[in-house]
Amino acid sequence: MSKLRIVFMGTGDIAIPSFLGLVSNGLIALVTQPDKPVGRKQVLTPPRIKQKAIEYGIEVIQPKNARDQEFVTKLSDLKPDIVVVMAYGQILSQKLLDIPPLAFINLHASLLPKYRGAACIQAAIDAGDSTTGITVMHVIKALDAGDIIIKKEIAIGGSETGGELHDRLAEISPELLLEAIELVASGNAPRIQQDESQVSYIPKLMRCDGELDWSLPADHLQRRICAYDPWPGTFTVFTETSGRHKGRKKRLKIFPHTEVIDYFNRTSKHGEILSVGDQLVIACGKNALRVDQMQVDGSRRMSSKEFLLSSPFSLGDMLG
RNA sequence: CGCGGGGUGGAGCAGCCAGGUAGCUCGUCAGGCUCAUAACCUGAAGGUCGUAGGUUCAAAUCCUACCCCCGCAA
Repeated sequence: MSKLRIVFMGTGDIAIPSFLGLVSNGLIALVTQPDKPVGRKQVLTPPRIKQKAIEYGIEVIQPKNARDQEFVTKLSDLKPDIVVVMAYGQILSQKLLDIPPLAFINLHASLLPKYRGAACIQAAIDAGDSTTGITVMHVIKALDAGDIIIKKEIAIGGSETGGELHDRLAEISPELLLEAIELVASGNAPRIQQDESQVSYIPKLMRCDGELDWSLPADHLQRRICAYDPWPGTFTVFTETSGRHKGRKKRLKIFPHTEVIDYFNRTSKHGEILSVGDQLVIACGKNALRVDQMQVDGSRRMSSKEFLLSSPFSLGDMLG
């Protein structure tokens, strides 16, 4: 490949393999979000991708706001031929998009135009899709709406979690990115307009989106539990019936490894506990769900066997 | 000083508020029953009750400080 000057903008871990793939292919700088306080202790922590950049001696730029004139000037001083964005986390301005003469491209973890937006990986699993993939496209001001250069499709595993799919998508990205850059550099890059009639938009997930709605069918809840692992995670609430804090609401996190159980009983309500013996089974909108891994507020993650040894639940208690 | 929960045999917990015998379920070990068993019966081992002080005739329990774990928030 010729001597292209490439600037990479990314923050999320999904961008790391792609970033590393460019290290020996013209990469001149990394733009990433400022260090943020993390965890209970609020320790100021840099994005992991920044640590990688430092390892490889790549210049790191961390503008508080990428639309500031200061950063616009900085980026144009770098004279990049191409700018690549992946999981950066800030909206870019037209001034920025106009800087690289060759292209300003973005990698997105879905098969566009399906699932524009932040939670695209979770959305694909949650919807029960059999495939998803990575799309490389041009960046325009409208979110994830630019013309497509190339896509790569992969199958979604039966019980694959959001985290696992995230990692696999991250791994296939570098190859696709290099291919796209080559196409752009040679002037042969396709420009496929997105079919607006197929567009769907997935808003950013919040922690509270992980609260399980037991009126959904069990198979959907099972997919959601997988999709939202490890972020934002799924949970349900219950009322403490014994012990020191009787009557207090507590949160029960639910982890993947669940089983849909055929069940129908017109008298049981959504969220009702159907079994607390060997396993925890909860009535859903359709069928029931057996949960094998859980964690209650203040305690560690447990198997259902451990959890049920001294379960706060009785048959017929309600969750949610 | 962001909010909250927790630390009790190997595991998960109750006991704390109204201080006075270390309790429950599971596991482990031994024996029994059984064609057999992860099942059942009987028995046993195993605990500085997070640490250090304080109050008290007496502290797992009340008070103070500290250590560690976790959920939320960011």
